[in-house]
Amino acid sequence: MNKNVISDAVKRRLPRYYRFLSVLQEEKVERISSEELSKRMGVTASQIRQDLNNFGGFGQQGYGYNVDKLKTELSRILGLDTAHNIIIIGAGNLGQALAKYSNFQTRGLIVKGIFDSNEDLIGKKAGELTVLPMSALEDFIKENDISIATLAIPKEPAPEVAAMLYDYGVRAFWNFAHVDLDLPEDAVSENVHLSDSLMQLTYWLNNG
Amino acid sequence: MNKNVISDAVKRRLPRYYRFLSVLQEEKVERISSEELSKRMGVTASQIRQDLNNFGGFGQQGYGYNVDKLKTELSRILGLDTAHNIIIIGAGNLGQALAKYSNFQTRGLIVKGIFDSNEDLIGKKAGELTVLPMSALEDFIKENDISIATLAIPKEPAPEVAAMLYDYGVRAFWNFAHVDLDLPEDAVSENVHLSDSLMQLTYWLNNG
DNA sequence: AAGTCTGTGTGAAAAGATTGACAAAAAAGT
DNA sequence: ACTTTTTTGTCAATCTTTTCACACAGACTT
Repeated sequence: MNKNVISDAVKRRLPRYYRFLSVLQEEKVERISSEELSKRMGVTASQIRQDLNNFGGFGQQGYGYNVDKLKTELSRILGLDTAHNIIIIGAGNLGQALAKYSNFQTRGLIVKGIFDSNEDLIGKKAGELTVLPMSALEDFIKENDISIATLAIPKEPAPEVAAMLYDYGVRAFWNFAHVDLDLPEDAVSENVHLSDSLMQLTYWLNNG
Repeated sequence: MNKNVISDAVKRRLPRYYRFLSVLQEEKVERISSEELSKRMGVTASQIRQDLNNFGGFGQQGYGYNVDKLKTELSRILGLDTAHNIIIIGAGNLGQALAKYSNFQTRGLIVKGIFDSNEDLIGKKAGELTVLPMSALEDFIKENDISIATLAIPKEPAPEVAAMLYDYGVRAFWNFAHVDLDLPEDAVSENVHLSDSLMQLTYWLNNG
């Protein structure tokens, strides 16, 4: 699809563009120049143009970018135009909070199931879902075309659980466990290390 | 404290070093060379040496780094040797999950209070804490020496709430609201934009 | 106690990312 | 219709980050 490789720095900025475009859309803004967008976003106009151009020329000289069109393009690039089925592993505090967090649905992301190894939690409700046992995983993944697994479990079992999920066909992992997963080449994990993030603040408080 | 400015790239790697050192400590490893650590962490030995050297020479030629000593140094650099009091704004799914998440305590971070504007939630228990009304914020912050505010609220009220907290003296914000906060120079926010993070996976599923 | 070898600290080179500048295209104005 | 203004796409320059290479400090061996 893309001739040249897209750098990680660019990829990580895409959701932010998408977010600002959503706001513009809500404000009924029809078109925007990279210059004006740069003021809103606090980045250089040059960076915006360069970033977007990685994926094709979505703008027009003397006009700028059409908000609707650009948002649609970003949707497509970010894979938000296709539905993706998700499962959550771990029905603890975080797993349950994620299961109840409905914002995902709006972006074509559907939480299909939540699983836990703790007998006491199995059968309990988590939002609209019922917590299922880990033994049900394999069949569930195959029957529901699951593409993303959310790991909301402690660090100790995480590598093993991820390996198991990989065997069952899952290739994308949203990892909240405080450990780095070592996955095969054809899989990917996106880490959300909450305490790492919080440490940026304690660092700043100390050295800021 | 530091003569030269530390780049953001380095700062963001520090918690990861800290994490690997904790694991080494659990494994009773006494010393480690940058070379060996680099193999474990999947980064270059050179980068490790350069990163650590930003803060002073913690290693010794022919010996490597003493695990305990280096971890202590990183603790200090990351501000984990000082206690920090935290409040959580928003007692919804995420706010409650964070309140119950006890891992913070182990790093000198103490969740002192949780607040919500929703009358129905006020007075309810969230872990060991009782949800307090927003009207109690000002006094609470002053009485409890709060240095970090966690924003687990929707994007709409977030900027206003942050501004209010700033007025009450809070300077560090852990922001889960899906919006970028525009804070004064002497404040800082660390964003945890969950949907942005998840989009890295949908991007990969589409273009990977 | 001398010699060997490991592994840091560091300056320099390479790679990567961001910014600046401008030609060319389109829109707006006259 | 022609000119001026706007604003992109893109190349070059700059800035940042990462990697390389090596002198030599100091631990370990015999």
